[in-house]
Amino acid sequence: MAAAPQRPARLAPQERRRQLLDAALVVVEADGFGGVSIEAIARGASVTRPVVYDLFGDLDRLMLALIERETDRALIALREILPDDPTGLDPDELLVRGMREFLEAVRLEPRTWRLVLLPPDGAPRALRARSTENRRRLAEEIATLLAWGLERRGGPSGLDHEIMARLLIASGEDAARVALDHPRRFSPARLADATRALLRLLPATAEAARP
Amino acid sequence: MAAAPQRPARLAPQERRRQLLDAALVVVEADGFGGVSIEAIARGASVTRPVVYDLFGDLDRLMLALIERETDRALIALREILPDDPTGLDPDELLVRGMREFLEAVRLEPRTWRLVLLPPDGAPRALRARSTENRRRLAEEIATLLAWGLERRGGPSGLDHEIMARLLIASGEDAARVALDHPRRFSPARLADATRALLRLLPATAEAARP
DNA sequence: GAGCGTTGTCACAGCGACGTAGCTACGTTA
DNA sequence: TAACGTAGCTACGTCGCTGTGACAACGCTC
Repeated sequence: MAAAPQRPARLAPQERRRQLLDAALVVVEADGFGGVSIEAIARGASVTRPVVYDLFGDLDRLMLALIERETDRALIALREILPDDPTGLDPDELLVRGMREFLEAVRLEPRTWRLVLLPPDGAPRALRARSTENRRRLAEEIATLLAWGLERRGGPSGLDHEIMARLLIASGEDAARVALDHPRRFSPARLADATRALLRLLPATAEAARP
Repeated sequence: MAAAPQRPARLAPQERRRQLLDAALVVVEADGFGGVSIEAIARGASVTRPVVYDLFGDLDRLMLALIERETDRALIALREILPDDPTGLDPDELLVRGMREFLEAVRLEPRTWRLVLLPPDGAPRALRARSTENRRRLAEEIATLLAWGLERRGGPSGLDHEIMARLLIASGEDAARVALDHPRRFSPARLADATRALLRLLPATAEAARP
């Protein structure tokens, strides 16, 4: 007997949108931005292309919606980790805990973070702007926290704050990538421990630095 | 009067290959791996597609040749910077000088390094393997040097060497990217100075670390 | 259970890139 | 200057993806 035409369940537009964005995310993860097409997304959701056109208009708007959703998810997760007001906290412990919680968040939503961490290379040009802007804002926040932490640790350190903030972010992103690629070998705990060991090496106050 | 058909100069195959790889490199820089096509490369070299097919067979082999050429260039530049035998050198000075020379090399051949530093996202799958392998080998070398440097600086440090090597590489790559994107604001000298300032913070020997 | 809005499909026209077969024109050599 | 080897081109068929307009099925309401 011939298989039934297998019509997909009728979904409310909101539901279908969600499902299509999920499908797009899977495509991006599998084939990068270059592999994304209306065709591929529709296939992934077991639906025909006109459905996608009805709900998103075109690929650009769909991808924009996807980036929007995923970067929002990521930023929300980060907001929960970064303290609004660090006053009274220990800067070293804050960094160690932040690193661990960040990597745990990454492990919880690997697809979201893989997309966010993808270098904006192949990404549609419109997306690069958004991605770059998000990073810039995040960098500012980190820079502020870093300045507070260094101050808290003991006076002027002679460090280039702008560069140190970048270094911190680059290290965090690299940690996230390695944690995504080799979750067993690089657990959040191990990476947090490494962070702690590094901080232990630093003198408690900048006055202790070599002349 | 109608413009002449503008036939391109007849080039020896070796020359034409070189020119086509240059054109491909430009395309990658402009549009990422996703923008690369036989069509685009041929256009960039003011030549028709069959020429490309004759010389490279297909896009994969062309891209493989390109990556080969560029990673070779990059690795050669790195070889000249990393010391074969660091015995007798000052580890801190070695790192600072290495950073500066590395960034100067990057500035000298921006296209090569931009390609090498592009995350392997959009890249053809075959290329990822090569890129990953190169990084692994480089990471091993850096790890060796790092172990030597830490030893030289004073006994066991409690650091996770594998992770510290990654951190060093991630920082170097980020420095290169920022130097490529904002050459005026982030000169090799500034980034080298930042490295030196950071090293100054570290106690001369691990014994000086806080308990 | 007839009517109707909504969800989804089919089918078609068009585009851009791929590969290839057959031809043209240039340069070298005799 | 005639012949030949080679660099390069034109032209064609194919493939996969894009949008869109006409049509079918579902399920809710009365």
